[in-house]
Amino acid sequence: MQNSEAMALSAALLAAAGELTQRIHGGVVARGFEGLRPAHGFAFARLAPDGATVTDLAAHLGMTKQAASQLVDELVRKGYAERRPHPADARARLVVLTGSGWACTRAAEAAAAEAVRAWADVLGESELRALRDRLLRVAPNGPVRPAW
Amino acid sequence: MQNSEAMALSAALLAAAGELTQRIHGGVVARGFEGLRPAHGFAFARLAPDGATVTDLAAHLGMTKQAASQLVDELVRKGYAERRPHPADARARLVVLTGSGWACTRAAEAAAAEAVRAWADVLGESELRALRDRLLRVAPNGPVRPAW
DNA sequence: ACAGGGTAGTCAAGTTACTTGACCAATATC
DNA sequence: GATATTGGTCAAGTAACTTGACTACCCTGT
Repeated sequence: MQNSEAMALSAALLAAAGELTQRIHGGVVARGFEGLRPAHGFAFARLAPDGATVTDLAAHLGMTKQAASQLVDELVRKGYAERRPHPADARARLVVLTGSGWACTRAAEAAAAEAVRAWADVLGESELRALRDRLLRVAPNGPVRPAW
Repeated sequence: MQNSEAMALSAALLAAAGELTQRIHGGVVARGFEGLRPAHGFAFARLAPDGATVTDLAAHLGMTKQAASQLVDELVRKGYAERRPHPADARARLVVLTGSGWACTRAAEAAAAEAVRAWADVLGESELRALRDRLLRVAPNGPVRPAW
């Protein structure tokens, strides 16, 4: 693939990612969850299954644990998460989503589905699946974090 | 497309974009251009063809013109760009890349081509072109800017 | 031709999301 | 049981932005 083609691919990928991020964020706001930035979404994604420690979260988001702790402070203050004692380590604290946090997560999923549906209207279902499959092969286990 | 599939697509897209951004940035640093952040790359992309005004740049990057002006200050201080009088408007100033700025732009293109080649090894050339074409149809004219 | 409003850019100050550094408590290692 | 390591927080500093105020210049209409 030529240099210019690589740039076209890069630009399109970054543009699509930026648009998707904004649509998800906009959809979350439209559903009544305010005071959140896109970065919080990446934190929610890590907290969602079973909770996580601050250190886990910091590694996932690519920031210091102090910064992650401040972010958790903010989520706690706004009622989206809470700190619980860790069942197996008295030093650690397990950060878990509250009911409001789960509702926000579902809102983000709905917003993402909405954005993807707009793409389905352009590409069609089968092309969209092909796009997804190729992206999954290219970036299989990537930490989804704000990289720039 | 189901909700979970939409989330898988979103995660893969964001992971791929994050990885690409980091690889480009890493490649630029590896080629000896320091003191630059990924955001500067988006500025370079706008300045590259014929230069741009600070206001143009601000719109392209999705920030205030004051912030764009500060960013230009930084690029000027580091020797990547310079402010020239605008040929048609005495209020405006045309920000253009210096030789060093062009060299950095070429380094970024080379790094992007390198990252894309790694994907070509996984997908193959034809699949990669298909990926590029689908992304171009989904995000045709997007402003490539740091969105989160 | 010049008055009024809009636009390009900068200066100054404030905000915020991070950082580095120091520290304590609990845990693993030997 | 001494020692080093890990999880977390407190405190202070930094850097990339923001909002607000201002000047210089352009454009239109009468």
